[in-house]
Amino acid sequence: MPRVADDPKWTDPGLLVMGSLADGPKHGYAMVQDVVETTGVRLGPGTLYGAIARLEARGLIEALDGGDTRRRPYKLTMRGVEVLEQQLAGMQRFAALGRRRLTRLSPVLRGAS
Amino acid sequence: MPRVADDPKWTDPGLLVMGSLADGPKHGYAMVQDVVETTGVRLGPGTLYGAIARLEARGLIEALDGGDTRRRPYKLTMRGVEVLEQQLAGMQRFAALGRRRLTRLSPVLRGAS
DNA sequence: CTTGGTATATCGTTCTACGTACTAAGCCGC
DNA sequence: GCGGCTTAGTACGTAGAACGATATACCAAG
Repeated sequence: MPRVADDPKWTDPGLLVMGSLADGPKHGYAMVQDVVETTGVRLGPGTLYGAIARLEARGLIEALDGGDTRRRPYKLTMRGVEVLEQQLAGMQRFAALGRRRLTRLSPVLRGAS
Repeated sequence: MPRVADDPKWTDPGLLVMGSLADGPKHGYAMVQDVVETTGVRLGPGTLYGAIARLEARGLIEALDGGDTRRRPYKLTMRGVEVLEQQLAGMQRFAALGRRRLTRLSPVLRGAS
């Protein structure tokens, strides 16, 4: 487990999980599948359930008792929806601004080493 | 410094720094100002210079010798520009999808606790 | 010559991300 | 029922990152 320094990433596991739950309640495994389909990011079990536990502790998601013993479905709480909305809005503004800046920067790319 | 568990954030310091440099070369302090103006996020010195060191080590940004002893300006490298572009694109897709999902979810918000 | 803004840097604590390894239930064919 | 597959979640260890506190130095105003 080299835990090698990676390129900076926007893919906070908590946000990925919440983004997946924004589509409707899901259990852990289904989230992994959804996230990989929509973003290409594959969450390992440690990452996934760690994020789930933290989100639940923070009251952003909550467990649903599906009657099923194996599957533990979760859904967003009201607070979770609010927080997710805010984060996504901030993300979108930043990404849009950054991309505008990059296009303006490209001509000047005489000499980005 | 309680390092309290926070709501999940999209604000990776590395991306914020790179986003700031997408506007043109800047030294550390100027980045903090730019980031706070554009995103409202205030990077502390530890966070900032830690991120800068990592980005430089990864070859995503590089130092410019401005002749000035006090100010140490940085700019994006070619790789940095590429990486930033990719990240911003992914961010934007995810944010847009998430927000679409949330609007579809809202009617169903009978019963988000 | 002291106050305060600018500018950079380091340290230490605590959390978190994430991989590996493991357990166990449900489902299939035989 | 027994192997083997997929599905689902747990347990755990570690590298490293975020961040506040702290230190230092330069410069300008008063």
